[in-house]
Amino acid sequence: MRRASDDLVAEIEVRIASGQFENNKPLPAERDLMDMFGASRTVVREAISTLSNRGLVETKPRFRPVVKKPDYGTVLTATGKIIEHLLSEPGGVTDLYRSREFIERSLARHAALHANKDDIADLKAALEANFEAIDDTPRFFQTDMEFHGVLYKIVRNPIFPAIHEGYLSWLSPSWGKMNRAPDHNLINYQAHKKIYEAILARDPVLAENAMDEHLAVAWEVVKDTLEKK
Amino acid sequence: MRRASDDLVAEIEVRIASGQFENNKPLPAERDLMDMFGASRTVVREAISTLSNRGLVETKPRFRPVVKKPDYGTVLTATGKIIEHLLSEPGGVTDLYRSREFIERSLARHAALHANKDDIADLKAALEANFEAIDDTPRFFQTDMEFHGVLYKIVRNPIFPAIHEGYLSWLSPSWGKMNRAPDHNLINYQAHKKIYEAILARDPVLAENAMDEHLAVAWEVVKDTLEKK
DNA sequence: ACCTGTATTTTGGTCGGACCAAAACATAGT
DNA sequence: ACTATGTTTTGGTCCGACCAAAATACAGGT
Repeated sequence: MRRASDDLVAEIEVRIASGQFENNKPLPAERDLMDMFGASRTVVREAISTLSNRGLVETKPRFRPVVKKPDYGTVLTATGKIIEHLLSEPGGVTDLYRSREFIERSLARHAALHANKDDIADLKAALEANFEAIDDTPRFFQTDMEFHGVLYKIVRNPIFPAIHEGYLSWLSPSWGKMNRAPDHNLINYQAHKKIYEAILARDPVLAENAMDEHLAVAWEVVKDTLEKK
Repeated sequence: MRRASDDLVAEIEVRIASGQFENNKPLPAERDLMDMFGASRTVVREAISTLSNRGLVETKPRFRPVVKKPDYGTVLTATGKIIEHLLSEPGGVTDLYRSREFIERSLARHAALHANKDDIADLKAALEANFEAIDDTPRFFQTDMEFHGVLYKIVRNPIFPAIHEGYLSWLSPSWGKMNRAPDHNLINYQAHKKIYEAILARDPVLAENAMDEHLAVAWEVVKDTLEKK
């Protein structure tokens, strides 16, 4: 059996996909949707709630729901709450971090094999920005993320930057509060440099190992902060 | 401002986490929840709807919602609908398939480097089951998936089998209807064998390349079916 | 005409009650 | 003990109402 609201959800979805309900514009008022589809307000509201949780509309309480055509980022925000639960379980953060190690190790290898001139230039720029920020921990953190972000970009697949965003939003919340002294920054910078140089030298194994070591060291620093809670 | 239902969601979440609402058992009836939290039925239903979309309870129309402590599989079902939208966009399926290639290439490499005796035995068993099923296309399909599944298992991280499930549920729907003749099966089996042997020989590069070629060939066969629509 | 503060209307959030049909439960009959 | 039947519980839907905040219209001053 199917719920009336499910039908409504489907109908609104096609209108969003077809552009009849324009992207980034507010959805019609609930009472208008009632007329439009001949449904009760209960059903309309339930449908909007579902669409909101699906990420197709963005609802702020008391404001008109805004249509949002989904992208890979939408997936993250939609899963955020579930992931939070998983991370609070024992070993959850560790599993997530290990998966990140796996991915980024492979990314480093991939970059060493396939990065083009522009990629290398981006990487170099990110590395230099990273160096400039060694004495400015917040900014170092920023450039640190961006350096890794370049690697996610090199595969030229929009899924990967989204994954990067995911790791950041799920793993980094606690990092902000940590003491990341300049000497820690220096260590991380040197690790980045090693990775960059391995990629520049087109040495996939070296790049992979450099990344692996970098993340292992970083894990030792953050694991207590992260796995506590 | 916050909605009343959001508070209720939070309260129910803690009761699920604390086990007061037991896993795999039905949630209290809506009218009981009303009493329990002093909320109106509207709010209760809205909260249940949200929990359902979060994956913390499973609702079948007309049945009591069942409490489901989230696991990595939950994330998939929760994102399923959004992913569907993304896949219907031009290039969506291609991006997803390419990401799978990236992951499985790395998995093959990882297996060659780190598989233990048991892993090899599992892989061998999966390969043999695959061989047995060459003349039975549906069963071949099954054993095909399982062979790849072993690779996802070898990293010993619960996130990866979940990713595998995701790829299957998002990419395989159309495959079922395709004509996968026994000679196609044979080709795939031989590719699997090559991968297995590379892993057995502890040759990461060979394993990676074998996987890469396997998936590239498979893509040529399925891309038209998948990207159409 | 343009900006600004105020009155009016619209709209989302919440409530309570009601009805139906299906599910869950209880009961009687074999 | 098991099945068939009757009763109660419960989820899905609809309606009407009220409130407060947002959106809009309006009036007044510059």
